[in-house]
Amino acid sequence: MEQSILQVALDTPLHTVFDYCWRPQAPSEAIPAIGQLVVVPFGRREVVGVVVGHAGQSELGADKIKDVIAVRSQLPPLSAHWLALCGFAADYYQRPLGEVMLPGLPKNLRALTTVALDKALKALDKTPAPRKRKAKSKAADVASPESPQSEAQAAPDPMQFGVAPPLNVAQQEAADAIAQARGFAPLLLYGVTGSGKTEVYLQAAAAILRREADALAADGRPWQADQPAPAQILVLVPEINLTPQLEGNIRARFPHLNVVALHSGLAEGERARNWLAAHLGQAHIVLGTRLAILSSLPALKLIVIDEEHDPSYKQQEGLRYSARDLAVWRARQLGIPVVLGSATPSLETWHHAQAGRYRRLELRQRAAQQAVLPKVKVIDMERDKPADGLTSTLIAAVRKRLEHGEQSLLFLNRRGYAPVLACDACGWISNCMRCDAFMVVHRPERRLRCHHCSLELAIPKSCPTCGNVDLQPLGRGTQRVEEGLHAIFPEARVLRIDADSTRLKGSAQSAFDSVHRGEVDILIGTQMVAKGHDFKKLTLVGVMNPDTALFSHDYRASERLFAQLMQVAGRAGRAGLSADGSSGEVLIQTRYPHHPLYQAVIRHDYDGFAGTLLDERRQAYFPPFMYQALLRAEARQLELAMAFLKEAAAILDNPAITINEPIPMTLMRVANVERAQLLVECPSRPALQAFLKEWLALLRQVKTRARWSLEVDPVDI
DNA sequence: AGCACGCCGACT
DNA sequence: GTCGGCGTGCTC
Repeated sequence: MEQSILQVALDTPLHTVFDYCWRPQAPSEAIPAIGQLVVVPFGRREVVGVVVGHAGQSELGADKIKDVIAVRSQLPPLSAHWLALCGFAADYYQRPLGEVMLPGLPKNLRALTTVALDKALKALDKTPAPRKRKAKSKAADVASPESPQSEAQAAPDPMQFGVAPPLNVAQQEAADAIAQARGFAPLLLYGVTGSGKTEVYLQAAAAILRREADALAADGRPWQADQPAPAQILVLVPEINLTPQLEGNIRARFPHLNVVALHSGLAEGERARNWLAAHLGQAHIVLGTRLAILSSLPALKLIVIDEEHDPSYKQQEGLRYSARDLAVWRARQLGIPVVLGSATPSLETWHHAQAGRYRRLELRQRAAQQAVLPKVKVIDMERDKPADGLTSTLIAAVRKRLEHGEQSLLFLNRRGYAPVLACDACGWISNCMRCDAFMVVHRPERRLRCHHCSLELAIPKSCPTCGNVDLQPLGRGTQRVEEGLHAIFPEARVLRIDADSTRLKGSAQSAFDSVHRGEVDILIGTQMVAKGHDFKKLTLVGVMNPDTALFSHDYRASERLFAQLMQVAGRAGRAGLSADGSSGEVLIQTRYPHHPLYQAVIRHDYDGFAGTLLDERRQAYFPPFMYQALLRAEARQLELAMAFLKEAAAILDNPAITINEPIPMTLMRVANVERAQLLVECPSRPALQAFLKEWLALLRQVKTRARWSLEVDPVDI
C-alpha cells in the first residue's frame, strides 16, 4: 500500500510542523492537498491542523508517526497565498506557524466533529450570493438612500449598485486613483474627519467589482449571481462597534452583493458562515476588525484599512501582529492596491508617504453640504476653575446646545467614578493588593475594581487602617461626570457610554442607536465614542482632561493624543451647521492652553505636527527611524525575570544590534506577577529580523522559570 | 499550550 | 490510607 507523509501545522507553542502518515482509503484517492484541514492525534488529544507540506518519508522513526484521522475534504484547501501570508507572519513575529494559522479559524472549523461545519456549508449552499437576509439589521435605518432594484435583475447583469451620492472633485480623484491602480499600490487616503473617506472606499470598491465582472464578460464567461465573486474587497475598521453602521451603509449601496462581517463579536455559527463565505469566494465584501486580515479571500482585489493609525490594529496578546502591516504585505504579495485611510495617519505611514513609497490622496474638505471643520478652542483651567470637572465655559456651551435641541459629547478617557479612594486622616489609598495600581471607585456598582487584574472589592465603609468613615474619591471618571451632569442639567437626557455601561452584548449598539435617534442630549464617554460614529445632531465636543498624556514617558503618547483629539473633534458638526449658523465646536479644557499639541489641534494642522514629531523621532533614533523588538519576562519574583533578561542580553553579540539594559516594567506587578523587559533595536529591519531568528533559537534553550515572550514592533514600551 | 506522570502534605 | 499541590517532560 502506498503511503505518504503529511507535514501538518498545529496550534502549539512548539516551533515545528508535525509529520503524519496518510493512507488512501481507496487506491484512487489523492493525497490531501496542501492547505487542507485534517484531524490528527496529538499526544492524548485529537486536534485540527493544516497540511503545509508533503514528504515521501519522515526523518522521524516510523514508530513515532501516527496516522491522519480525518480529512476535511468538504472544504476546499486554503490557498498558497494564504499559507504564504501565515508563513510570513510566523517568521516575522517569531511564532510557530500553527499558532498563526489555527487561532484565526472559526471554532466550528476546528471542531472534532463536522456537524457545525456541514451545517454552515449547507446554509451557504442554500443562499447563493446575494445572500438572503432576514430583515434584521438595525443599522439599516442609518443607511444612505438606495434604489429599489428588483430581484429579477439578478440574472443577466447582477453587478448592480445602489445610487451613489455624488463625489466632490477630490473624492472622485481619490476613488479613480484607487480603482485605476495596477499592481501593488499602497495609497494613503489622507482626509479630514467627515471628508467622506467611506464614500471613496465604496465607489472604488464598486469600480473594481464592475471591472472584474466586465473582464469576465469580455472573456466570454459573464459573471452570474450564483458564481464565486469576480472580486473580493476587504475593509478593516478598528472596532466592532463601528461595523454595524458601516455594514448598513455597504448593504444599502450594494443590495445585490454578498457583504459579510468578520469580528470576534459574532456568534460561532455566523462567524463560521461568514468565514466560509469569504473562503469559498461567495462574499464580495468582507468587513471586519483586525482578525479579518488573516481570513481566506481567494479573489481579493482591494484592501481598505479605515483609521489606519488606530492602535487597535495591533493585537496585544498571543500573536502580536499589526493588521495594518500584514495588510500591506498581503497587498504586495497579491499585487493589488491597499488603501490606508486616516485624518491623522500613523507616523510610520506618514513617513512612507513623505518618502514617496505610499501615494498620498488628499481630501481637504468635509463632504456634507455646509459642513466645515469644527472650531477648536482651549479653555484655560487655571483661569476658569472647573467645578465637578467642568469649567463654566464648557457648561455654558452645553447649555446653548441644549437650548438648540442639539447634542453634546463630553470626552473623558477614564472610566469608573474616581481613579482612587483615599483617607484624609491617615493617608491610606486604594492600592490593589495584587498589582502596582490603584483600585478604581465604581460607584453605581458600589465596588472597588482593579483595571489590571480581576480583583474587586466592596467599597469600604471606613478606612481599613484607621477607621475614618470619611473616605474621599480622588479625581474623576465618566461615572462621576455623569452624576455631575445630572445635577447641573436635571432636565437633560444624559447617557454614559464606556466599557462598563456596555458590558452586555448588544448594549453598545442600542446605546449608539439611541444617540442616532436623538434620544440623548448629552453623551459622556471614553474613547469608545470618539471613533467613527456619525452623529448628525452632535455639534459640541468637550474634552475634559487630556493633559496627563502630555507628560507621558511613552514617546508615542503625543502622537496618540493628537489623533484622539482630532478624532473626537471630528464628531462635531458632521452634518452641517448648528441651528445658530455656527459650525461644530470643540472645547478642550487644559492647564496648558499654549502647548504646541493643542495649538496644532486648533489649527487642524496634522501636517505640521506630524513633521515636528517625525523630526524628533529622527533625532532621537525612534521608530520609524529604528526597528525594535521587546523581550518581556515575568515571574513571581522580579529577580527571576531580570536574571533571564540579563542572560538573554549576553547570549548573542551582534554589532548591528543595540541591546538595552533590562528594566522592570512601568507597571511592574500585575496579578502578583512581576515583569521586566529588554528592548533591542536596529535601524535595519532585515538585520533585526536575522538577529531575532538566531537569538530566539538560543533563548529557547535557556533553562529558566520565568515566562517570557518577544514582541516585534512593540507599540507600548 | 495541554496533559500526563510523579512525588510530598492534610483530610474522610 | 487517598485527594491534590504544581514541578518536569512530551507531543509527529
